[in-house]
Amino acid sequence: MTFNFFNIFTFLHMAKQKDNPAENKKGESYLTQVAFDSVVFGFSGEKLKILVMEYHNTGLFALPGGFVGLKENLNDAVRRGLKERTGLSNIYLEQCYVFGDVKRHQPEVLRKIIKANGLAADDKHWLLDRFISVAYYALINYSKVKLQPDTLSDSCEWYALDAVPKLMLDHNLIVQKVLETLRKNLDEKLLGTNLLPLQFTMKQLQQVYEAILDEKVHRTNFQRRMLTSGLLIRTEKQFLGKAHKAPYLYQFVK
Amino acid sequence: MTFNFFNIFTFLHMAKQKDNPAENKKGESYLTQVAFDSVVFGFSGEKLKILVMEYHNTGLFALPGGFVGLKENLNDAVRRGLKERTGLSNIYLEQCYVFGDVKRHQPEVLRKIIKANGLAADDKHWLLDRFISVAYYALINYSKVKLQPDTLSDSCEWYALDAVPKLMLDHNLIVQKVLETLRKNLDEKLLGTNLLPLQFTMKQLQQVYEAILDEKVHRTNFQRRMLTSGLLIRTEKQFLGKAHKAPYLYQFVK
DNA sequence: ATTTTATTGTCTCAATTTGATACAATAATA
DNA sequence: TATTATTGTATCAAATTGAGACAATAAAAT
Repeated sequence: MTFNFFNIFTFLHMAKQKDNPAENKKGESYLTQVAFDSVVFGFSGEKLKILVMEYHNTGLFALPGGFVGLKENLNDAVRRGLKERTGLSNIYLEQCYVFGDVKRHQPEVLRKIIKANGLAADDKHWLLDRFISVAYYALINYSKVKLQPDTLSDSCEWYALDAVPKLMLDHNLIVQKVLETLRKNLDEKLLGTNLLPLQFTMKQLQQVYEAILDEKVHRTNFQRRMLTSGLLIRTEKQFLGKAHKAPYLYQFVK
Repeated sequence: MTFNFFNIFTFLHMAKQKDNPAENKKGESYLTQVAFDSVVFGFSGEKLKILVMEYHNTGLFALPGGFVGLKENLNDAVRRGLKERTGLSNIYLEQCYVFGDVKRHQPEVLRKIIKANGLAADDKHWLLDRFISVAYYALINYSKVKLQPDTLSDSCEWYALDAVPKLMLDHNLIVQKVLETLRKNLDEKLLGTNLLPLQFTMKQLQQVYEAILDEKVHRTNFQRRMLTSGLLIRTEKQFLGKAHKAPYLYQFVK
């Protein structure tokens, strides 16, 4: 079983039942009471999708998340987790919000996971403690992602935004908050950069915007806005194959 | 000595040297490795000011911050801290960013504070552990603040933004990050609401904007923008006393 | 009592941006 | 060769923004 940071089960197996536990094979430890969850966006089939984990034998779905090494930067921990799930480095990553309410502490949910994995759900287990979770969002190139094959205890799959299942704890709330933040940042951060391949048509870019905003945008005015922004350059290559005028391919200026 | 959440010394006196310490007089405990720091803005004398703490006998300055009770929402903990420092409830408060780098862990700084307070700086002390800190900013009505009188160990004072001293750890960085966020949110959040008294002149509002943005804005265009926003109503009262046409007083719509 | 001073509120007008539509160009298909 | 679906560009009115002109006026200066 490879060590996978997003996998609570891995932690369960490794963790010693101590006050400050969670030692891995190298004897490293992790911050207690601090976790992170990430909403990983990809764009495919004209739809915006996110990565959702499923804990086998529990019916529980969750956002991919993890814990922070004692000698590890918070942001680095999130990148490490994303790397292990998607195989990608250099991911566009943004902090969004810290979820720190008491009511998000639901030890019975974690206990369910622990039991489903055949482990003793000791009441003192550190995973049953209250956690504060830092929510992140990532924008990645869907086509470059190589999802890790299922482990015994969990798997990770893409879900269209309008088909995300009920997630455990407050994870659906996290998705909502992340979406709001993403929409708010849509213009200032040159998004699309990270959700599309290097070269793309104007229509594809428009579809990304429409998927994120969840509303139609005016085609020619959108085109004008993108072209005058100076963020795009037009390549001479054209995308052929359809029964109409061939669109140019564009790419973002580095 | 009253119990003051912003005061690390209070913690020092109360804390027991255990793994999960920080019990207060009521026997409550606090989350370990999670802290918060707040940048509290007020507006006075045409300048934007923030609250800065000074630890006596150390030469150390810091942002007011604190810790989160085990049964307390993160946001509530910050409000509690602000209430104790300023006497105000119903404060405009926003999360900004989580500072989670390893290099912000500088136990020697905390050790200096502990020693200056005449306590044993036990290497195992929980305050010497690494903390992740959630940065908040608050906008308050300067004139309504009643700063708590100095305690033996610390005090809290207003500093103009261009005169903030060197702060301990990464607190100057936190101020920078908060300022960026504040500027970015200036338009969508109807700021000024919280930094000015109930009624104010257009000039005062303009000065708030100029102080936050750190640049001049065009007077008549600013006036037009504010008036057409629908966020302001003009009261009939006029502000007299200066040798020129008396300005109207305005207030925000509830 | 009158003039001066500093600032306020309103107006104007050009420049820019935005919204909506028209239309020519064209790769593949019929 | 004509048709179809879509792309890129142009156009024009409407709305917004930037810069300045100017009359109004409370208090101070004369």
